[in-house]
Amino acid sequence: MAPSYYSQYPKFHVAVDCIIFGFEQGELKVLLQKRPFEPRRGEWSLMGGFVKRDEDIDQAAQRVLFQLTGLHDIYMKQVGAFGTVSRDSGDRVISIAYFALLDIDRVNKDLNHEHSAHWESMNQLPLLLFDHKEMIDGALKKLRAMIGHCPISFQLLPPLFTLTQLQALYEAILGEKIDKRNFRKRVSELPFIEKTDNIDKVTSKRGAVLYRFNTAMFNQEPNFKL
Amino acid sequence: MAPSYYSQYPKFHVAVDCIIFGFEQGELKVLLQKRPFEPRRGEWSLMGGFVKRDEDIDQAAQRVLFQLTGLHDIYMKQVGAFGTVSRDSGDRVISIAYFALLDIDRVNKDLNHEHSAHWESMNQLPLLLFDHKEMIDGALKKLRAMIGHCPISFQLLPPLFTLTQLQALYEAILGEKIDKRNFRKRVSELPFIEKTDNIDKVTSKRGAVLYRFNTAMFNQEPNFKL
DNA sequence: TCAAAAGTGTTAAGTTTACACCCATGA
DNA sequence: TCATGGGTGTAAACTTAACACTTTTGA
Repeated sequence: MAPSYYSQYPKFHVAVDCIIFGFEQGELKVLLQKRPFEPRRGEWSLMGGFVKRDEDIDQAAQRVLFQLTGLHDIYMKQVGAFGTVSRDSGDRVISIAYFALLDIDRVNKDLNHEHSAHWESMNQLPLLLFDHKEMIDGALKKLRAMIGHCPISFQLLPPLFTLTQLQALYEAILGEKIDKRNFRKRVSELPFIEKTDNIDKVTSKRGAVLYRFNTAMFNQEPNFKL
Repeated sequence: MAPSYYSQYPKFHVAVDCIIFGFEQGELKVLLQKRPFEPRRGEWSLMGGFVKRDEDIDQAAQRVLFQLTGLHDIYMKQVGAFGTVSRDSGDRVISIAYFALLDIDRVNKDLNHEHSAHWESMNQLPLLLFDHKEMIDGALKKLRAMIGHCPISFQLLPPLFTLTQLQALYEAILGEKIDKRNFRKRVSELPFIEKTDNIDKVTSKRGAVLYRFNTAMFNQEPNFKL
């Protein structure tokens, strides 16, 4: 045991819980798992993990995300700390929630399977363990507040996407319909959303132009409003 | 020692740090203290404290605020958890930052003195311990994002205030000048900012009408934009 | 009498919203 | 040939921003 100036004060388990958002079939989804350990094994929960002794809390969130998806270096945003005394029935645990946005096609499905993780629609979430529903609500609120000014929502889409997809994504996140022409007008003024020569023929007969997010362009003018 | 499902996992000291904002002489201020214990005793820091075993983290923040100001039931908002491995040189501590807004006249000055606490202008902060500057930056960012939609800023003013004071407060928080006529026009449309019969003769020769925040009115129509 | 803060409306510019039809194609 | 999603422009309503002078009174 190393000496400490603070040894008279109590210590607590500290965990991170990850709200992993995806977008599929016009719906915003979250990756949930059947809790693999006691207490309350088998209940729906967020993927979480205890912080390690020599690990930043942000690193812990990245590690947990990696364990479940196989993805590294994903942008994660802290939602906040949840620390009521009895929030976890196993013991006192202070948990810090983070959210991430992923293209569902990029996640490693074997890892998902290993962890009994499933994508569930935000519109019909199952009952969740502890305060995990609150964490998701907090994450969604933060996400909604951010998408108008940060380009994070593109993380949810494949590298090439149609404007209809992009609009459906914004509608799913904001939970409201957007006027198609107004949406396209605003998008067309953003230099970092680039038309490509590719045409998507999967979702429509006529074919839709595919667009791409241009990071370099975004870095030149990182202020926008959508 | 109670049994625990999680006893194999490490535990950490968990603290709260409070960013206490006040408003005086047209400036936004923060209550800072000279750290009263080792390590780094005497350096400028936020007022903080370790979370207790049977205490919610929100309660811990309220307790620390009370110790320093003598005030109960103050609205506090969580800024977030700070948890890099070496943020505190005394030992590993995960700290959760909260901010509060207070009318400087209401705080107990003896308690401030006991804790070597002083109001420092946000425009010329001293060098702060650890990551406390980051915490303040995070709090200010959150505060700025909130004041357009939440009536929290009134906590910084005395019960009766002039429109010039209110405008100066908004300017201090947002860090930019606001047009006087536009500001007053918007305020006059808010039903919960009420004119009183009182006149303030302290800050101007002519005298300025004193206004008051009407909580009941606000609860009826809690949506606004300023 | 003058310095200092209080109070007061209008107009132009910009932004946001509402709205409906034709196009291309595969089934 | 028709059902499906793709694509396009304008006008009205609303919101925001810019702007300058008169009032009151204590020193």
